[in-house]
Amino acid sequence: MKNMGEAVNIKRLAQELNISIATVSKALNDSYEISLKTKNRVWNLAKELNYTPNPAASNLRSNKTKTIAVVIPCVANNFFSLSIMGIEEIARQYGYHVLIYQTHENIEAEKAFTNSLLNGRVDGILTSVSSSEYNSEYYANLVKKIPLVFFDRVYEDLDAVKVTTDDYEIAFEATEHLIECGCTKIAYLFGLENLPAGKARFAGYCDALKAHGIAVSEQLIVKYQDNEEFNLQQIKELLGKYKPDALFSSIEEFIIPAYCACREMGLQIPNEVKILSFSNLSTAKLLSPSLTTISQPAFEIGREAAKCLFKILNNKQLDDEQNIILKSVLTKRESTGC
Amino acid sequence: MKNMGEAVNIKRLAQELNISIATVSKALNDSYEISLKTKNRVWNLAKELNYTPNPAASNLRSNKTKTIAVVIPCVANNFFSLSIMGIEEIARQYGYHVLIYQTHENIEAEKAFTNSLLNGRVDGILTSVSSSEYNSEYYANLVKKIPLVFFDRVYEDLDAVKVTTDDYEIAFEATEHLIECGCTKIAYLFGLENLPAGKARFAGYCDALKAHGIAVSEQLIVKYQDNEEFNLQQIKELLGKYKPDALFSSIEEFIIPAYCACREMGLQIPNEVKILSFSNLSTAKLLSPSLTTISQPAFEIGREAAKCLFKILNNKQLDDEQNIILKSVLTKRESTGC
DNA sequence: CATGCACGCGAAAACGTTTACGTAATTAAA
DNA sequence: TTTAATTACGTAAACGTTTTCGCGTGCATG
Repeated sequence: MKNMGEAVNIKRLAQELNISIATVSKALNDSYEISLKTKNRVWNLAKELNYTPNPAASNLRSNKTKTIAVVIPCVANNFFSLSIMGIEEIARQYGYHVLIYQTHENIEAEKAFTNSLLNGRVDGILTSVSSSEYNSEYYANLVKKIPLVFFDRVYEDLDAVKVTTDDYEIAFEATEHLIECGCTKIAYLFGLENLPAGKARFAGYCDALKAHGIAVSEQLIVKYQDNEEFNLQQIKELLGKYKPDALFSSIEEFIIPAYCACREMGLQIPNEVKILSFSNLSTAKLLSPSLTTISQPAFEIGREAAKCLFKILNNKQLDDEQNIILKSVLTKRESTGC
Repeated sequence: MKNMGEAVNIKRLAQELNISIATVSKALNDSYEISLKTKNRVWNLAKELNYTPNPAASNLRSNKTKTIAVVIPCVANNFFSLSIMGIEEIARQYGYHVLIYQTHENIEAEKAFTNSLLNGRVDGILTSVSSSEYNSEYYANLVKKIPLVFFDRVYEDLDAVKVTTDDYEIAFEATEHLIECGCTKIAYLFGLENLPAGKARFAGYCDALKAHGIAVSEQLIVKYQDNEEFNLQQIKELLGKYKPDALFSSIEEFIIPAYCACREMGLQIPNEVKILSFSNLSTAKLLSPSLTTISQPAFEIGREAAKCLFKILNNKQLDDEQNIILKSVLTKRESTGC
């Protein structure tokens, strides 16, 4: 083992082997300009000295970072943490590093993060946007400046790849399921109302009601606020005043307040009120009673979004379609009782 | 607005203002060498042109990345996703970026990731180590090379900060709770057996039994495997053969198989068998029946670990103690029925 | 009037790569 | 044999910062 005193960089390798740093660099990058013999000498010494290229220098010169950013509302959410797993799996395959940024549904933070990524910190961005506003002008500009793929929570009509799920269809199907179980006063717990996903889910709900001759009632709609206690009170008020026979929750965050509200009001699930929710909760089947869910393929969404981004980064042709739509799954359990 | 054609860097700012790039750089960094008048000129133009420093160049020259890495087994785990939230909160305060690496309990991946971080990609590392092995030699070397803080899953006896919880005490307390509820044959669902946390939890369980004159029985111990079906079968076998009156689970991953096993065996919780588990599941109170949990302060652990790392990075004195121990909370619910 | 000293700023090197270009030696084509 | 092409490598510039050192000016001090 050679002297390990000084830092081991390309210069050091060149010195020890009595060749130029250009040759070392090219050898390390497996350039056709370098003979196999020389490459082997370089590779062996690099391994022996535990050489790894300095990323800052490499980034600076080549303008590539081998890093992507994931900008999402929150990590502590089953959907997003699963998405990250999918993203990470693909990133590993491509040898990329993954930066995480949480917006906490704050659009200013969202802008600040993405802006700070434009100076060459990352090669591309994967994002699921904040639900607090729908500000497509900002993103219309952003997608011109950096490769970006939206997943689940997207901005429509932008020149960017979007990976989503069949929100409308599955919400329609779920609503029909409730109707088939005998429900006629189906309340809707409304989340993501500013986003296409939220609107599609709501549209699926409305259209399913109409298709079965049921009117959509404003009174049966509760909108999500970022306040646990408030949501609980809203649902209790809904249950008390308008006596719905089902709660269709469009986001996971409503599950706990919905169950709690029913308990506190002494309402039996599913006998007196049925519950169905969008959710990636792994313990849905253990709830009391077990919860009928629409689960999105979060892991696959992450994988698919990451794959698209890497295709773009590698200048590969995207399969014509910019909108990738994956299927969600409706799993019927006790909370809808049939 | 000036010409936005070319890239906006320090050189560009210098040209427009007719000063040197050195002055611009110093002004941007608020150096005492520069007059307030010049600073203001620079700051204003920088803002106008939307200048942000190139991180690669900055990193290369200054050897600081304003980036930390979080190396954990898996994001899709309530404990870790909450930890990440805590870490992120602190990182934002310090203006740091956060890289995420998942080891999936694979020690080779763990080594590969951490090694790839030693070339100046990050300023420091936060990690919760893999449970598959206990290989402290590797980490003994690692902590000499880069600022590193362990959280929850740590290597002991190393010269590094470790943020953990009161595993022994809380496991003792939880076991006593089961005993007070009348249990005498308390089975132990053993996870993290290679790690200090896992050993401490088990020790707390054993000592509590002994303190109450109950012998520890090998037969009542089931060890975790990374195989859902296998764990389920093991627990069913345990329940069938040895008829324990309680299951004490040391990790969240046992909850679903434990509940399922009881259901499939037709055993009533908590009447015939009580269940208690370490867990950060937000829906613990909604389970059927609601689950008595030991919940670790995951968010705070992340915060605390990050704070320590930044203290180290800023050369601040650490409050003498290298071991920070936070308290877990035992929440009694229906599954232990008293 | 000479000396010393802040003050404000600039010149230039340095960080560790990548890469365009040049060049010498060897081989193939004419 | 001459010329062209290929192979294998080296030189040096470039990426955008930070930082050391030095210089000139103005002011106060002796």
